[in-house]
Amino acid sequence: MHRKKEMVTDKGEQTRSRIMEVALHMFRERGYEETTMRAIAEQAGVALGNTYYYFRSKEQLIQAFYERIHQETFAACRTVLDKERTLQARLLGVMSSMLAVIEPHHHLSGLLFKTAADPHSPLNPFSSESEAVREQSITLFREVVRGSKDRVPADLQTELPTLLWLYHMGIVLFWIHDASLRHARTNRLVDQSVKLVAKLISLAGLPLMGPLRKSVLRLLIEMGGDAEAPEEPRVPDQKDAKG
Amino acid sequence: MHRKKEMVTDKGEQTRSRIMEVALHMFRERGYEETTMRAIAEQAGVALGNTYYYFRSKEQLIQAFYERIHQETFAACRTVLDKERTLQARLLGVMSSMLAVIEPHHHLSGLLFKTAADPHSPLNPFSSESEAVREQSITLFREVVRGSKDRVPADLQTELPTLLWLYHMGIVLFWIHDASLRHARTNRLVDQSVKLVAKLISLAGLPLMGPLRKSVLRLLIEMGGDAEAPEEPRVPDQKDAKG
DNA sequence: GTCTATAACCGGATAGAC
DNA sequence: GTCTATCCGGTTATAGAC
Repeated sequence: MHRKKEMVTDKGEQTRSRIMEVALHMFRERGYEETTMRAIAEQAGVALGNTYYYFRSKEQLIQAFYERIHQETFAACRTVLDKERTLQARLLGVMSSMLAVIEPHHHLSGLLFKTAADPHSPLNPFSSESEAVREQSITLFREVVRGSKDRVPADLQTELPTLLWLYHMGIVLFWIHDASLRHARTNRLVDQSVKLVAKLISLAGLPLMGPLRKSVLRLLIEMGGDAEAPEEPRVPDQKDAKG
Repeated sequence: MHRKKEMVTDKGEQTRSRIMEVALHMFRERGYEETTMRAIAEQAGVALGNTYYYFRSKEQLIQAFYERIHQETFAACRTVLDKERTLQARLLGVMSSMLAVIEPHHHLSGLLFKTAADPHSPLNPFSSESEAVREQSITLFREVVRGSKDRVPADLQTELPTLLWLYHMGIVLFWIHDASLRHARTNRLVDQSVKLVAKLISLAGLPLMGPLRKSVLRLLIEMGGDAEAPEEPRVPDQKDAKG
């Protein structure tokens, strides 16, 4: 097996990771806008054009950061999920772990979020490009539910992970805008809202709640089902004709 | 009273609005990124630098667009609120009106949202800069509640407008990512979720729901209270020393 | 084919003359 | 209040070295 496609590696891979490290470091130190591609290149000891050989754009360097964060979060959650057995504790653990991981990156996360908010960005959490990552995250919440000894109505059980994922997105949104010292507000919010969520879930099992629960779930399923199937016919692209 | 501060006007004001009209028009026709400041200037018959005399940045031209949309929405809602008397109908009317107003501006709205997501943007709906607009919006929802003949628990009544405002933000978020034909999905979502919200509100009055409702409200109040008070001491700015 | 370097280009933003 | 001339930084084109 003489690798062909993968001949990239070695020196190339080293250069690549060097650029990324430098970029991440400089982003943290001086902020994103203040860090120029030229500075990154210089600091990494390569020519400007070269950084573009490895990273299609400055934005993509953030994406690399995002993936790193994502992995770290998973690792941190692992510990919690191996230990806790109640839904509330598991959820709290996952949320706290995540917040702990992103804590040192508040500024950069704001940026990330901004890019992610663009419907056309590959980082957008609802886009098809990020489906893999999204699935992974939802699976994490699936495990939160599955591994707990709490009782959850069967129909809710299927959709609950998605709901928790949405909940977690809301918390991140709050965190990004949280200017309080060490994001104390967010931590309080998590502590209290997790309790609330747990309470809500247990209430959902009451017989009285059946119809309401069913409406919510029906709506969720209908909307979530193929949210990304572009029913809108693609308009022929003007630009293609020009090139 | 010989106006001094306001001597801006006349020719200036004309130029200003000409630039804005041209910009909005071009944004709609060719998209934001594809419209250059140079093109706007040319089309408006002024020099590039001059557009910057009136608008501090390209982004600020979007802000102008935002304000226009905002006003249109209010006007559209007025009609509905004068007519409908049930909470559900009023809420549905407001949501539908808003969607109708923004419907032709899907592309631009995505952009707007992206900028708005930036915690540092003045457009950010949670920022102090946009407090006025936010208050205005919440007041709209306050009127939705107040003008209805439905019964709402007193404690909930105070916070409900804020909750509805958050709900409406969620809908907008969904709409921005909705690629379905004429955003049919979003319309369905609104139809159904409005019913759900109405049901939820009436359920909130049940005696059983008292404690739960109280927890939710307590949390909401605590978090909403002074969300923007920056408890974090401002770090001395390195850049200042350099200049 | 993998990688590096140099010189542009392009468009947002600013300075400063008039 | 309007212009011209520049800056600045992300991005691309291109030429060639390994």
